[in-house]
Formats: sequence, structure tokens, C-alpha cells
Amino acid sequence: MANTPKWLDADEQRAWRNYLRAVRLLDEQLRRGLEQHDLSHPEYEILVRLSESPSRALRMSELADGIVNSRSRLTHTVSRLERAGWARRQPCPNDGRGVMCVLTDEGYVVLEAAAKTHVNGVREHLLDPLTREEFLALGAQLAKVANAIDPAGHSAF
Amino acid sequence: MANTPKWLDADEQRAWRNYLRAVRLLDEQLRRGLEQHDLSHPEYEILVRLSESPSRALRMSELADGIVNSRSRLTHTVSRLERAGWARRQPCPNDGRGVMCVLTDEGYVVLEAAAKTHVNGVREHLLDPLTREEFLALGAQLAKVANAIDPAGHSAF
DNA sequence: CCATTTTGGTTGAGAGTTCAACTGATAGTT
DNA sequence: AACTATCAGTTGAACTCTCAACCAAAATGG
Repeated sequence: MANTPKWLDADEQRAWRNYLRAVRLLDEQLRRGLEQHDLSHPEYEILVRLSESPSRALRMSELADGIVNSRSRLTHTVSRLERAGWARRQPCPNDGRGVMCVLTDEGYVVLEAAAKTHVNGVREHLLDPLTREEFLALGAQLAKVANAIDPAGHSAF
Repeated sequence: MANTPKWLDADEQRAWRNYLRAVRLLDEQLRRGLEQHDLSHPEYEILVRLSESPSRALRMSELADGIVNSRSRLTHTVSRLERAGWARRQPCPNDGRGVMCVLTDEGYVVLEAAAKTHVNGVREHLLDPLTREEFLALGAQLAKVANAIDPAGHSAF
């Protein structure tokens, strides 16, 4: 589990700090974009997942697995979406324990608008400063990182 | 400000999702590491900055600038550190408005222990899955991203 | 100088997150 | 069938973060 507790060298240190800095700044930018549509990032992601499902509906557990997201957080977040009218809950036909989360039409409208803003933000702040090769390399490197932490997770790479 | 609202292509999409996934998983891992020392990530970073200062003390504003961190969040976080006994506040000699934040000896001890865990976590989950070249490239790419968002920020690259 | 603006920092309310405990339904076992 | 274990999801309390409003000390400037 533990390595020898060796500190990072100067180059590694710099890279690590750049990582922290970039991630936070980017997160902040995207948060502000979504805020204009009254959505938080977790809310947005749930709507995206739902919209990608053919039936515009997913089980709570599927939602929780897809996103890095604890069960209870998902419950709270879906409750907020339900209160706002963007999603609603339905009992699951097959499994009496299960709950289906369904995207409403209003939710779809909001999502479409928010997605425009969001994608522009990702482009502007993450894609544009990098060449395509750099960006794809970034994705490939981070795929390795994600898989090292959570090999079971259905990663895309 | 806004580009043409063009969606991401399949490769970009995948890279972006890997980014999200990796960042969250890593964050979660590091959070759990620090948790063992009763520290949150923001708290840890403040202690690190303080410990790097020759006098083990910094003004609140310096702390807030160094980290991507709102003023009020810093106030709350330092209050927690003070309550725990890891840091304390002092009036600023030169500037009557200012407040110095000082790392206590207890705080230093905690930081040393937490840093070991934390660095091991960064190594294990971020450095080890990548070659050195890949990791440094990652840092360089993210430096560009950070600078594009916040050119004024003292980035390391 | 006195009034205004700006800066440094705090406060409190509201929203979001985490954890642990809980309810109900399904699966497995004898 | 009855008993237990496990799974799906919810709840509530404690804590963190954000925002906007606020206070006090400096700088500005007529």
C-alpha cells in the first residue's frame, strides 16, 4: 500500500501544483457557467446521463455508478431536481426496491440550454488552450489514472 | 466570448469524461488520506503554505491569493484550524486591518504526519500509473489551462 | 482635515456534501 | 416456510462552501 515516503522532486512538485491549480480554476469557471441555468455540476451530470438514455430514464443505482457519486448524495440531488421539476421519480417495475429517475420535458429544455453554455466553457478553457494532440494525450493519461484507482469503473479508453 | 456552440467529437468527449472521472476519483482518494489526520484538503493546503513561509506565518490575504480560495472560505477554514489548535491569529503589526495567521507547533506536527500520507497518495494514484514523461507533460498541459483562465496567477511553469 | 472610496477581513444565512443509521424488498439457506 | 444477509434507496445531523452584507482601518483627494 505505502511506498517509501519520498517527497516529490522539483519538477514533480511543479506539475502537481499546476494540476491542483488548473483543476480548481476550471471547476470554478464551469460552475459559474452552469449557475446561470440554476444548475450545479452534479445536477447537470445527472440530467446529461438521463438524456442519453433511450427512455430518458435510469435507475438510481445506475446513475450513482456512472458518476463518482455516493448513493445518499444522489438521493439529495435528485430530490432537488424533482423539486425544480426537471426530473421525477417512478417505482421500478421489475424490482420493488428500485426507483427510476425520469427526465421531464422541462428538464430537457433546461439541459439543452445549459449544455450549450457548458460545452462552450469546456472548449474555451480546456480545449482551446491546448492543441488537439495535447488534449487527447491529457485524456489518455487521466484514463490511466482513473483506471488505477477504480479498475472496475467503466472507463472510456 | 462564446464560440460557435459546437459539440465535442467522440474523441474529445472521451477525453473530457476521463478528465472528470480521474479528477474526482483522485480527489476522493486524497480526501480519505487527509481525513485520517483530521484534515480537509483546504486545511491541509493552508498548513502547507504556512509551513513554507520562513516565519511560519502569512497574512490572510496572502493565503487567499496563493490558493484558489475565496476570502470568506479562508476565514471559516482558519477558524476551524484555530479551534483545533493547529494555527492561531495575530494582529498585523504594519496594517491595522490585517491579520496574520501563524502555524502552531502542534500544527506543524500534524502537518508532517499528514504530508507523508498525502504525498504517498499522490505518488500512488497519480505518479505511479504514469511514466515520468507523461506526468510532467500532464503538468505542462494543465499549466497552459490554468494560465489561460487566470494569467495573473503566479503559475509555476 | 473631513468625506469618499478602497481594501482586509468577518459574519450569517442558505445550499450542498458526508456519514451513519434506518426502512423495505430481494436472495439464499436450512 | 422462516431466518438471515444483502441490496436499493432514504433520512437527518453535522459540517463545509458560497454569497451578500457588513465593519473597521487605510488610502485618496478636494
